[in-house]
Amino acid sequence: MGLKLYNTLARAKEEFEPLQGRRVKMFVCGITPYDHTHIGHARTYVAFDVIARYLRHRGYSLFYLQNVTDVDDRILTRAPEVDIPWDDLGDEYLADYLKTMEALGVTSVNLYAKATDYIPEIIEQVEGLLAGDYAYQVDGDVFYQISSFQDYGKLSRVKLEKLRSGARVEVDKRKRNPQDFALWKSRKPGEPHWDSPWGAGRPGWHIEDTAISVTHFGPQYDIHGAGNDLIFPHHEAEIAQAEAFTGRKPFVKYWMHTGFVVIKGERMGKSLGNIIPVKEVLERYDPEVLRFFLVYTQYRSPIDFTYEALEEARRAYGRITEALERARAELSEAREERGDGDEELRGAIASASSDFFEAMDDDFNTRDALAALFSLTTTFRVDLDRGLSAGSLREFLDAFETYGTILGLFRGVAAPSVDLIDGLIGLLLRLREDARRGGDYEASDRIRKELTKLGVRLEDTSKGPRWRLP
RNA sequence: GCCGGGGUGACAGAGUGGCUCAUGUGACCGACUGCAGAUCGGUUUUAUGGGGGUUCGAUUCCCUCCCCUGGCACCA
Repeated sequence: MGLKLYNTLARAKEEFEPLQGRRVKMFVCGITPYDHTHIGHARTYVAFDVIARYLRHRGYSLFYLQNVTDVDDRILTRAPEVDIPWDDLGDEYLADYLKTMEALGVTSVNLYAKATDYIPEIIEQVEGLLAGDYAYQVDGDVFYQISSFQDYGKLSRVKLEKLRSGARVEVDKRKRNPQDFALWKSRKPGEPHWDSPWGAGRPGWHIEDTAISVTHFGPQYDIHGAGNDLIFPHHEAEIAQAEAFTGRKPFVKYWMHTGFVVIKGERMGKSLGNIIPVKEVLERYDPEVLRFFLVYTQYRSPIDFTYEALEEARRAYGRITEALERARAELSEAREERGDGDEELRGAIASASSDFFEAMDDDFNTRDALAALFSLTTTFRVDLDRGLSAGSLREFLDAFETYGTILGLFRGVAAPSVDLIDGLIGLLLRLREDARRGGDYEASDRIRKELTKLGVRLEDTSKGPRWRLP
């Protein structure tokens, strides 16, 4: 059974065959750090995190590269507004992004590459494009001449003559064609700049991705991903740049795009003022619940974000984690001899795993994969009442360990947090104090004795009870 | 205008040319229960936007219409 993925270039699911054996190179367009990380970012990067984890689970040796657009119009516009140097602003929001990703369990990225660390490579590509007559210089600016690239539009399937130029952005009059895009922008007062053969300036938006990816991956690689808003013009521009610069095509074998997060059916956007920062969600919900909510929908489908939907996800997720907690609790007291539910549970684990991997193989269908896990937990609960041996409980938990590693979920179930232990023991101590004050020394001694049996040492001091673990 | 994505039960959301059933949430009934919660069983449920075609058979394939939604030059 092979792994299939939806390739935007083909507008169809294709069998996944890496260019080089089992080695896979994946590039995903990262963020422009100029504001808080929002749930749209979370969606896309959690989706690719699952994809990366699954590819690795499938035995591929994956290098996952993500860029960071740390010099860009939006940063340069924002910085003076908040009166912070542009590079500090970028650092601040990059840190915010990385922290958010950590909270969400996004651990699969091998390298975050900042655009400003690749200025020489960017200049080299612009020079190459000028030399090949794919670009032209006007004053200190360099533009890509799209009429020189025959394949322009092959990813997005746009026809140049059908475009409404300037629908949202003013067209620079110096361009030979309104669709031409900037490779290099000349220095403007107060803006950061680097020396180049065309004078001081900074890179255009699209060129950093090709400079970074060609530097690390060479002229061709396997997977390029991003939100579907970047298909046009960004990815179209990347293809034009890379294929013209290297002379090799296709630049990327599989293009993968995530669906958008929408709010009440509408796209999330600055202009609509309906952007939801991840920070805001995490004030109310566990990061793992947010991750589950995102994984609960297949990566290409749009997600309508509402707190009601998040609440539903929380309940649904609780159904699984509750079962896992129960299994873990039962395991500590379970016996090795066979239980009446063993056979059925083992069969259910096998068929759930088969369904799970089949769903994941089909373009990473996490929704369908999760359906198999929900069914498995229901069977588990029924079988638990019939009786389960320690062996089958372990098999059940091991299976979820595997699913959890792939989906980046069920992490909190593995070990109770320090905070929780702290709270629980604190609660027992307060109950014991109440008992002591009420003269019920039988109860208070029993609490101390039981805690001691669990390895919690308890000492009464003049400042109240103190406890420590062995 | 051009290029995309999508309409499935009360809601969210998979899959499938025929098969008992996606899955989850909600509501209701029953079981369990000191209370609460969790859980189990059942119901809501003859679910596939309208019309036409292909077919023995269409939710699935084709045509058409309607509706929602994204992109159209610096947005994950």
